[in-house]
Amino acid sequence: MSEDQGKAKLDDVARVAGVSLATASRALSTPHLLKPATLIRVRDAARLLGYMPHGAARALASRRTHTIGAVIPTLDNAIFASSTQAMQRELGERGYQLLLGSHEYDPDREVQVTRALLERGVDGLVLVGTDHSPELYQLLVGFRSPYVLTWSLDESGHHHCVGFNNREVGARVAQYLYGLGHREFAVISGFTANNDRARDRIAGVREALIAHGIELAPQQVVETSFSIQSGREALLAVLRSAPHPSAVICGNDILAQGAMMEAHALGIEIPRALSITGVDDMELSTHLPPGLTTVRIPTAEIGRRTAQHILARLNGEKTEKRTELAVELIVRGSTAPPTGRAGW
Amino acid sequence: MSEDQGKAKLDDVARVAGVSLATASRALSTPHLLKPATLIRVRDAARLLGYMPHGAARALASRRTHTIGAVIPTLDNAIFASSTQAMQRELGERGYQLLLGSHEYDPDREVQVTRALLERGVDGLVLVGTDHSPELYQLLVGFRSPYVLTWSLDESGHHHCVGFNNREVGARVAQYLYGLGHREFAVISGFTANNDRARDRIAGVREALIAHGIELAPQQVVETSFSIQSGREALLAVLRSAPHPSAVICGNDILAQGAMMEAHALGIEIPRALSITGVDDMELSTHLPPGLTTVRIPTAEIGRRTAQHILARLNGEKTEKRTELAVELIVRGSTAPPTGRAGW
DNA sequence: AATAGAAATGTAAGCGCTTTCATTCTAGAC
DNA sequence: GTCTAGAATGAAAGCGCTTACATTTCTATT
Repeated sequence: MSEDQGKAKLDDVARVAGVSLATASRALSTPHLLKPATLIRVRDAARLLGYMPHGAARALASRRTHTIGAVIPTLDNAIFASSTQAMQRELGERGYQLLLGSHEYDPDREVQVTRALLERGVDGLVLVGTDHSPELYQLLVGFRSPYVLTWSLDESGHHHCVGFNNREVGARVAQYLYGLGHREFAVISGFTANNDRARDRIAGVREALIAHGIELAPQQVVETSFSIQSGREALLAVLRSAPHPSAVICGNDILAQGAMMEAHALGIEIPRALSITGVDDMELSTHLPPGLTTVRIPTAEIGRRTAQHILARLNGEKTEKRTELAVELIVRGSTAPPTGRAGW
Repeated sequence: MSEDQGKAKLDDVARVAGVSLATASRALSTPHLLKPATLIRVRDAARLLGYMPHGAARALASRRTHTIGAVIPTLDNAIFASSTQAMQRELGERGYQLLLGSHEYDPDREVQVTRALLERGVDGLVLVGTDHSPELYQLLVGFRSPYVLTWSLDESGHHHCVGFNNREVGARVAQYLYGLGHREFAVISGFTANNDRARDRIAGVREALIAHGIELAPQQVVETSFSIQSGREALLAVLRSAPHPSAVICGNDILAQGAMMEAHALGIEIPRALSITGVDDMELSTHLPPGLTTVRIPTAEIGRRTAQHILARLNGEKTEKRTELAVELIVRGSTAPPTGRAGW
């Protein structure tokens, strides 16, 4: 019997069960329409034959693939891995599968990958951020199924989104450091091209500081790639610039961790001689002495809520167009008042 | 025209181009069979109509989905994220998409997820490790397309695999530490249930040590979950046991990093008072002072080679059934001869 | 100019399922 | 028993494409 696995079709099941093809089909999709006895006969036949539904055929006939597409920058970034994992889990529990695409921050590849997913047929689509090429948005116009932008909030009001306020994230950190007494800042950020999250965080920092009359000069902001090594090098760069910063605001934890490591290597005492902050709150950030002050981003929750949002819309339920998730400043040992001012 | 995006079917394209449905179809799949002029007409018509192929229909008719399924434990583990990312990239470049499933080390969910992927219709399947439930293997019997086991080597010779020798990994580390003069060991491992990689690494350590007459007692091996926090706690546990180990062998870098952090917190000087090793060679391991001695696993290469392997088989090319990747011992600052013996 | 063979295109039969609509049962009301 | 609404089932028409196989159109020979 297992010889025929993957070969038996619904037709065969129907024959063995002594019912029509239609009834056999209903046993799969709308079992409540069957007389219990019939249902059992069909199920037994299916088991006997090792029947396995043919997804493409179902999709073609029903116009539903039970597949959700997600286009992310890269899984190599732990935060996207985390939210994707959470999303995949949530979807799996509801009978949906995740079709994945990544573009490594290349807008053209993003369009290409998205198109590929749409052609494969997805019932819903998940994108990261609001920064996309016009062609991408054009593609969305033709896509008559639910899609969501994640990790950011869409201010245009045109798109559904599940994210948080990246400006606020930057502002929060800057505000906090200013409150501690810092007046000289440097920012280490991921590349801002095609990355509204990174850009918004910097903008948030700028806004918060400008409110206190502090302006960030171009050389006080360095952009680099997403790695510990880059964070280390960026710290070096930032320390070379004048005036010397008393606080370094990093766009994410990885960069901040790199900066902390470099400071350690240089013998710069943290937080006494230099304050450092991150964004994300990765597990390591708690453990890396003296603990990284950071903003906690609910990465898993983004994935979970996104999945729920899409599924709700697929079920015709009403949903909020905009889901804003809360972020939280986590103060640890890497920040303190600047020594020059503290003066003890 | 963009009004109709997603609505136009190949039939419409054919009509507009003034060719038959078959010719239009060939323009998509076998363009070299068309007269150049015809090809252009069809392509223009397709562009004009905003034509987008219907994946399910293609799949149903051609028995090819251009989709590869991958079932992994979890993306939350950076090494799987890394190999998955590499695989997805390689597949994408060759016109294939990744359908993802994860099971979080639950064998039943693994079967379930795998079945879901098979039903969705995948042209190939990627699994992690050799430890799977009988039902899973049963499913593979019925699956008449290429599949690969990854991260491990299949010793039964029944399955194609792309991986490395986990026993050797364990042995290598143990051997090295023994050579440094260590005689008292402890092992911190991930849970070994349903995880042949973890089990093999420990087995490798055991074998290497037993060759020198050293036996690992049960209390010298602690299993825990995969996190920095767990690594820290495990170190504590291991230090409580007698005899006191002079070297702690960790099953992976995350655990080792946790152990290093805890040692640091306890004021245990590494490597003078305690040697620690990991496996994976994550980026952090270079940077975490004094640098983690570890075994480098080519995570991205596993993904890349796996993709190539599957695609090669789909194209009917001959492939090695078994691809063994090389691992490399990376010696950094976290290991040194035990103080007691070094005696300087 | 005639013609074989290759090249290009067309015809039509599915791929395996869902779903509408029609038909047959099944019960309860009388 | 008869009638009827509602439940259960069946018949059949696709879903949008691919791909044998048939047919037409070229191209190069003779």
